[in-house]
Amino acid sequence: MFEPTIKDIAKICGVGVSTVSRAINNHPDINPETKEKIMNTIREYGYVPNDSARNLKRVDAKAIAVLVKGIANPFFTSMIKVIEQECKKKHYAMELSHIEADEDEVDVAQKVVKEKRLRGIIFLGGLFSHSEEKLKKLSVPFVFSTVGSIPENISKNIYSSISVDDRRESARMVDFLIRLGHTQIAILVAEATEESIGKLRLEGYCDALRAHGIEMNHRLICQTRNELSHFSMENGYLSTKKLLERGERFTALYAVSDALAIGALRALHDAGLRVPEDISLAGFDGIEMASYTVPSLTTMHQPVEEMAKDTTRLLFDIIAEKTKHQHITYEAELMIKESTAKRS
Amino acid sequence: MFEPTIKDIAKICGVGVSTVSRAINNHPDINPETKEKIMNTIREYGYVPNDSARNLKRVDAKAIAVLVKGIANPFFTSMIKVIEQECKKKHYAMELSHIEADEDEVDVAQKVVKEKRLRGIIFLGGLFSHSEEKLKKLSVPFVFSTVGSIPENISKNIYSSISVDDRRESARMVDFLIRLGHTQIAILVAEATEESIGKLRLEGYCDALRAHGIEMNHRLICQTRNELSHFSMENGYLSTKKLLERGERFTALYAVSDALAIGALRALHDAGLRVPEDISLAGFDGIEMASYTVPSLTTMHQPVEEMAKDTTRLLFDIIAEKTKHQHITYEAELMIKESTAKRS
DNA sequence: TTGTCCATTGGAAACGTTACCGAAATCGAT
DNA sequence: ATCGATTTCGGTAACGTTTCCAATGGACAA
Repeated sequence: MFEPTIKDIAKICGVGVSTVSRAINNHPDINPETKEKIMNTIREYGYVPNDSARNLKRVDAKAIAVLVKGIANPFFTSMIKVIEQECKKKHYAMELSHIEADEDEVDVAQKVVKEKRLRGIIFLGGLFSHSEEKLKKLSVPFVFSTVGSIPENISKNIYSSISVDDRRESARMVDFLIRLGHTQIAILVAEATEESIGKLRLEGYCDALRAHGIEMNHRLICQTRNELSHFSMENGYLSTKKLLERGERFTALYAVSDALAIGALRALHDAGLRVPEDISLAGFDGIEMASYTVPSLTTMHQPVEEMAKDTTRLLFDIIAEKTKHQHITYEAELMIKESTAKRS
Repeated sequence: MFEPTIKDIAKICGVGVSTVSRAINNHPDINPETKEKIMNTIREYGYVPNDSARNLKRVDAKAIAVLVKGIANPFFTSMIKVIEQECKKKHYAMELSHIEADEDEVDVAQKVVKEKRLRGIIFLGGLFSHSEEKLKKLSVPFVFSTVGSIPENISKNIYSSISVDDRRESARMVDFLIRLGHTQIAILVAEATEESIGKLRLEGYCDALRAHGIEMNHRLICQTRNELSHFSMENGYLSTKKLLERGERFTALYAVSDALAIGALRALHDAGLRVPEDISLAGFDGIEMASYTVPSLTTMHQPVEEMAKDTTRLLFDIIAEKTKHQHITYEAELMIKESTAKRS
């Protein structure tokens, strides 16, 4: 199979390679007729420019990377989909890469950036606890989207962040449960290490209890660690089962992610407990699935679409130096569904 | 920020670039000591080889593409995850790309292959109705995984395929429902155009009815088309609602994918119908979520893990010319759960 | 006519790597 | 000591593009 290169096209058209290049890249300094002729032969011979050669020559590739920690969470799947759409619009390539639980996200980022000459990075999920100097080594702009809190001692000028105020919104959810009359509220946190999202949401839980003068019962905090994926349905199922087997008493269960809540729902059902009659159940994230469970799930809905779009646009703007680093916080929406009820 | 190249490393070590290249690529013709020294400076200076330059020089990039049609289906998400793992093991890069509903998969494939110099392609989902000559233009090997049936007139020697026997397994599911005493079985098919998977599963449905001498009622075949994503929960929900509003009578509902079934479950619940007491519900795919619904979903479980692994390995083997094209069919497993019951 | 300017173009040097080819050095064996 | 074989290495030509820079030609003003 003959694969034409730019030289072949040039030869066929009887022009120089630079002219063909100009035609391909919409350069202004070219005669419309010549361009027309070149584009025709390109179509005819099915010529497609070699990406590697382009990226090699260009100072920077038209591409960004999305590094996800914990792809299992459907919330991220939604975000990625939107990010990809945005990238396509801007004719940017998107390099998607998972970060294993034991990998350091910044190390991975550094490697990817150098390998592929990317122009920017989006970190999705995971937590963050890196030194400023390490961050600075990342020679391209990056934005943290929906990651845990970032240590105060890192200058806000060297990175962007996008997320809801996890701690506050979490507190709102718990506050809602308390106002329904619940005082014994169990919480499902997959992992609450360091500055993870789970930790933030757990803190929100504590805030709300404290605000209402409810004494915290440590045995109602369920942190069963699942090595594989923190925010999985399976983890929610197993954790809840363990909680019930321990014989803890509670009238409401708050899972810090919808996936966990869905697993919890099943576990409660298996134990013969009715939701919401016996136990109220609440989640967090607002994934599509939450509307389809029976009973449907009360949850804190994060504006995924908006967040993903803003994440991408912000990164592009920073790359184009149209703006400096920003830190955007979104409002989550409390979606009251069937899984929660007044304490009977 | 200084970004060292292979030349810089060579200069620092006082060796030639080819020696550094040999060190990086584990070539045999190199003194272990030299290699050691080079690797140390590489680590010290944080050198990472430029991927574009590598791929440009190498005849073929160490990369394959995965082209998915209908990423919404969680079944594909699982497959992709496994495929990615397999690629990592073989040190292959994986280029993931969605195919929009209106795009031609082979055209996209052709473009991607040329652009990135890939060694192979995995087609995931979608349907297939292309001419043999067009397929032949694809200069790299490819395997169809879980796509609809492929026209008979295309030589089986130019492509590989991996899937369950959708028609047969679908018939098995319906047969199971019939044996439970159901005769009025509605079916939810998202799209049944051309040679799609939906069509195949619908044919299986017809086969089973015919085998049992049950007359088909066309009004029980629900093909509501959703422009966005065929196998979505929303589509299942809306279709079922429409079916109920039309006042059709049926005692069992068979959705050709679990996502559809989950939407259906919710719609049935909203209509005050109990599953399985009033209506038996069955799905297809065997996604994780099917185990967590209440009631849990009777479904045909496809061996995702195995299929994804085999898909990847098969492609690698074909690339390495260790084998010719193959066509593998898997057994699905009928998972009987709570959502189906004997007709009362 | 002559000179200037603009619009188009072609040539060639990079970009960073790998692969080939040949050279140097080391080593046994005769 | 000589010679071939083996190990280890360096130089250099690609890979396919983009981007400079210079060149060509025509149009236009002086």
